[in-house]
Formats: sequence, structure tokens, C-alpha cells
Amino acid sequence: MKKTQRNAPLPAVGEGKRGEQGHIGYLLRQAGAAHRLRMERALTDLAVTLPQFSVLTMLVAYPGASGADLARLSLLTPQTMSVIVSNLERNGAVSRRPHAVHGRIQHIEVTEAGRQLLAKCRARVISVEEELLADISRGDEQIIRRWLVKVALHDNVV
Amino acid sequence: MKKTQRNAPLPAVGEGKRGEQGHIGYLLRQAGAAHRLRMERALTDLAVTLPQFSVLTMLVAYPGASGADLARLSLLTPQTMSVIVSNLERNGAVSRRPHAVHGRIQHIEVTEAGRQLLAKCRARVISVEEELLADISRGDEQIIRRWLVKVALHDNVV
DNA sequence: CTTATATCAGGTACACTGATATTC
DNA sequence: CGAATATCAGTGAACCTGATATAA
Repeated sequence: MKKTQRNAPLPAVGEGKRGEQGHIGYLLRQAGAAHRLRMERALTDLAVTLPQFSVLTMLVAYPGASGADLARLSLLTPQTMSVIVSNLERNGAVSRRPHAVHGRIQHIEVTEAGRQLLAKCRARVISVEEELLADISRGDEQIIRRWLVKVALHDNVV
Repeated sequence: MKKTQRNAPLPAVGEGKRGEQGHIGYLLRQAGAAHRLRMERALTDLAVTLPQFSVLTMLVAYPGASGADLARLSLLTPQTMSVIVSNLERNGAVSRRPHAVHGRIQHIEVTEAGRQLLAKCRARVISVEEELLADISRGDEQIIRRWLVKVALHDNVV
């Protein structure tokens, strides 16, 4: 009668009562959380956190961005971004350099060690990312991509 | 809250060089982060964090789940989940109750105050969630939903 | 004087590992 | 004993608000 309840795992996201038809925000949250956790675990060996990986990636796309720039891109406060950048700097992945002419601004740049680190991160992460699109048709992929961009942008303003 | 803006901003997610065709993981990360931030800000007045909201939601779906159950559902360690539940308990939103028969297990239940709090959270969050599907056709919505569930589940096993 | 930038100081919630106790 | 559960202790990265200093 009372079998072990420990081996009776609760149904997860897509298996519950409302399942696939549940709140879209719930589904996005679960998907984002699952992906984030897989990413974090793929990067633990390299002692790189996901925010750090994200900042490194942004810095390669926009070399010499300032802390304020990065904060705006990530929708974070300058103070929070400063912590992340400081941790990267402590690990030798980036360096701060004062703006040539204009006063307070600090350019942030990826060091050579940082580039190598980023390359390693990408190698670790590639299989995780490939899984995201496994068995998805090109047409569906475009629909999903457009939606993700729309969600990401939506209200940078507000 | 937050302060930003004003200076020539860098192009964001969908506007960059690769834009919509960038790494799908990057797009998912940005979309998830943007949604998470909007949610957090919608909930700040209620002093509820997103992990707390998520746990409350799960507890309503699976009343009396244990900390270990919740940890498995969220892909977190039992210790981490214990912290989140403790914070909810401190705020009177949930209560722990020892299992009638079996020893160590603690059932966690949403209190009446917790239910009311959750209702308020949902009211705050509803507009954020509605935006997610604005201008999305029913057909595309189904494609997106299926993909999100697939991403969320994917490797609960591994 | 106003705005943008950076940074210091302080605090909280999450997330991890490791160790311990209890129960089945 | 081993497996599952809960919890204590400690650490760290990330997030916030508020205050301060500097520069355009």
C-alpha cells in the first residue's frame, strides 16, 4: 500500500495538469532556469559564472565598453556590473583602462587570457546549446528566434 | 529600483551584428533574463522573490510536497531549497508539518496568507505574462510552447 | 547646477559544498 | 549497512539601495 514515496517523483513542467498549456511565463521561467543550470554546471570547472560568461561575450562583441554600457545592456545596476567585472578582473580575464580623453569613463577590455578562457567556455557550452535546437525544423526555429528577440527587447525603455 | 539610459546606448540583443541569427542560447538567456527582471520588479512591492513565487506556485500545484520534492523539481540542492522555504515560512506564507507516518519527511503547505499573497503576485504579474504572447498567432504559440517544454525537461534524467 | 560615471558601504536572497542526525 | 531526508555551518557571486566623488 504505502510504497516508498521517495521514488515517486512529482511530474515536472510539461507533465503536470496543465502541462504544455500552462502559463507561458511559467514555461519560459522553467526553460530558462533549466538552461541556466545546465550552463552553470558546464562552466563550473572553469570557475566562470554565467553572468561572467555573458559579460565576456558582450565585451568581445563591443570591445572597450564601459561599466555603464554593460549595465545598460544587461539591465543591471552599475554597482552590480562593477562586481561582476571586478571578479573577472581579479581572475585576469579583463582589464580596466581609463578613457584617453574623457574623464571618469573606464574602458573594459578582454585580456588574452580572457579570450582563451572564453574559448574554453564556448567549447564546454556548445553541446548544451546544440541540444536546444535538436529536432527543431528550420521554420520552427525562425519562429522561436523571432519570439525570443521580441521578449528580450520588448520594453528596454520603461 | 534602477536607473539607466541617456547616453548613446549600444545595440542590444536583436540589433547586434548577428541579431536574430545569433546563438540560440544567447537569445534564450537574454529573453529569460529580461523576463526575470520584469517579473522581479513587478513583485518587489510584495517582498516576494522569483524563486519564492516559483515555489509557492509549485506548492499549490502539488500540495504537501517535501523540500526534497521541490528541490528535484527545481533542479536545486535540498539546502538551497531549504533556504527559500525558510524565508517563505518566516514571512508566514508556508508552514512545515511532519509526515503523519514516515519519519524525517516534512510536508510543506501554503498557508491562507500564502494563498492571498500568491493571488496578489499573480495580479501583479499578469500584464508581464500577457506581453509575452502579444501579437503571436495561435499556431506559433503552440510551436513555442512545445519548444519551451522540451528545453525545460530535456535532461531531468541525465 | 545637472547629468553621467565610477566606486564605497551595507544588506539580502540564492546557490554551492561539507558535515551531521534521523529514519526507513 | 545504505539510501533518503532534513538541517547546521560556512563560503561566494550576484543583486539591490544609498551615499560620495569626479568629470563633462
